[in-house]
Amino acid sequence: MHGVTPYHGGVPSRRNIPKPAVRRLSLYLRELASRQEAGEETVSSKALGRSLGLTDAQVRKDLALFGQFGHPGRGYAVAELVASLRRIMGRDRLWRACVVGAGNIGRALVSYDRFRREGFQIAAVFDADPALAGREVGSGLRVQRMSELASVVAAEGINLGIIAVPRETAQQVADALVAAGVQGILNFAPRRIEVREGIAIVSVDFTVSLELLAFQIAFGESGVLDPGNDGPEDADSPSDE
Amino acid sequence: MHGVTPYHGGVPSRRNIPKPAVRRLSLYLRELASRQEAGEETVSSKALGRSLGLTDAQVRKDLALFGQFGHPGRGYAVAELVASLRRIMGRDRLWRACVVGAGNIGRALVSYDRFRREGFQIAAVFDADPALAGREVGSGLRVQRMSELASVVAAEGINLGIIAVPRETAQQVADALVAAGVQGILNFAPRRIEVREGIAIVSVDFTVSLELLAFQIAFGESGVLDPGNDGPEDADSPSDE
DNA sequence: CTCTGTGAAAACATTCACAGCG
DNA sequence: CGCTGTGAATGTTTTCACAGAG
Repeated sequence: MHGVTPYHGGVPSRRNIPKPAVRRLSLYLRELASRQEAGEETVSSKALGRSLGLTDAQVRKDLALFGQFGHPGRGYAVAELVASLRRIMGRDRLWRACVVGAGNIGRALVSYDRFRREGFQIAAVFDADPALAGREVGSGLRVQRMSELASVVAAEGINLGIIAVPRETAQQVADALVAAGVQGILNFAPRRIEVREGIAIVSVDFTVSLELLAFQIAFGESGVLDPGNDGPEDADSPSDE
Repeated sequence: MHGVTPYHGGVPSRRNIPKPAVRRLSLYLRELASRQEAGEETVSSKALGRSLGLTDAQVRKDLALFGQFGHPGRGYAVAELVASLRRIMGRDRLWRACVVGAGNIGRALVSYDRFRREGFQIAAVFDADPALAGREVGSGLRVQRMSELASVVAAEGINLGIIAVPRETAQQVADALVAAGVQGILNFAPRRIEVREGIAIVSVDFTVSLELLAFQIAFGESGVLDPGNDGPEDADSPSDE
C-alpha cells in the first residue's frame, strides 16, 4: 500500500520508455476512465489486458515502467491509476492546438469533438487560401490567414500544431509552426517532416494504413498467412520522431 | 542481371514479413513513384533511405524480403521496382471501399482525393441516421441506409470497409461489414475491433497519436529526453491485426 | 570503386515464471 | 489464494560489416 503518494518516491528513473508502451498507456487510460465511470474501483492486469487484447504481463510491465501502482492480491485502484496516468501522459495540463489547413481533413479535425473532450482544445485554424479567411468552421472558429500564425500562436498560448495541408507545403508549415513556438506537431500530410531537436512530432498517414491493409489481403492470398501476429489486435502505427 | 523477370524466380518464400517493414514498403513506393515521375532511372538504397530518414541497410533488408531487385554497383531500377512493389502490395488490382459513418471524419475520407488517386475507390457511404440518407457527400456519392449495406457491397464489388462511426457502434458495424463480405477493414473508431480469422484490420486512432505527442513533450520536460530514437522520423503507428 | 544481399551481432520488446505481499 | 513486480528467457527488428557482382 502506498495510497497517497502519486508517483511513488522512486520512479524507475526516466529514459528509455519504449514507444509501443506509450501507445498502450493511452489505451489503458481510455479503458480505465471508462471503468471508473462505470463505478469499478479496482481492476487486475488480467482484466485490463483482456479488454484491450493484451497479456496481463504486458500490462504490468508497461505500468511498472513508471512506478508501483498495483496492490498485490487486489489489483490496481482505478481512480488512483487514472490520476497517475493522466499526469504521466501530460493529460493533467491544458493543451491548446491549432490546425493548419482548412480542407476536408482540417475541417474534420476542428469538428472532432473527442479532441476537446479529451482535453486537447483547438484554438485556431489557418489556411493559405485567402478566399477561406473568415469562413466559419467547427463551432465558432474562423479560418485565419497564415500571416497571423505566429501572433495567434503566441496570443492564444497554443503549444501544439496539427498539419492538414497537402504534402507539398507540409514542411514549410512545420517550420512556421516551430518558429511560432509550438512544442509538438501532429502531421497528417503524407510525407516525412523534419523538425529540430526538442520538438516532438507524430505522423498519421492514411495512405500507409490503407496500403498496409491491402498488403495483408493481397499477400495473405498469394502466400502463406503470417501466423505470428495472432493474439492481440495491434493498431496501425503512425510515425513519431 | 535479371531484367525482365518481375518477382525473380526464387522469392524468399513467403511468411513472416515484419509489419514495420510493410509500412516502410508503402513509403518506398511513394518515394519511388515520385522519383519515377521526375525521370530518375535508378536509385541506391542510400539515396532512398536518405529521403525517408532510414538507413541504407534497412532499405536493402526490407526489399530483400521479397526478392532480388537490386543491381550491384548500380542500385535499383526505379520503374522496375515500382512495378514489383505495386504487385507485392496489391496495388495492381482494383480496390473498392465503402465508408460507414457520414460524420466529420467519414465525409472527409469520402472527399479525400488521394485515396482515389492511389487506387482506392470509395464506392459507397452509409450512415445509421435516416435523416442523412440521400444527402450528397463528396463528388456525387449519396449517403445510403445501413439496411442496404449488404446488397450494395455485393453489387458494387466492394472489398474494403472504412469505419468512421462513434466507438459505441464500431464493433457492430465491423460485424456487418464482415457479414457483407469485405476482406479488410480500416478502423477510425477509438476502440479495438475484433474480426474473425482471415479478415484484415488496421486501426487509426487520432487520440492515441495526440496523447503520444503530449507524452513526449510532458515526459521530455519532466525527465530526461529519450535519446534512443534520434535518427529517422518514425510514423505514428496505428494498429493492425 | 560503387552498391547489393546477407549472415552475425546488437538492440529492442514481449512473454514466462516465480518470489513475495496482502 | 489472487495478483503484482521483475529477473530471465525468448522472440523480433535493426544495425553492422563484409563478400561478391558489375
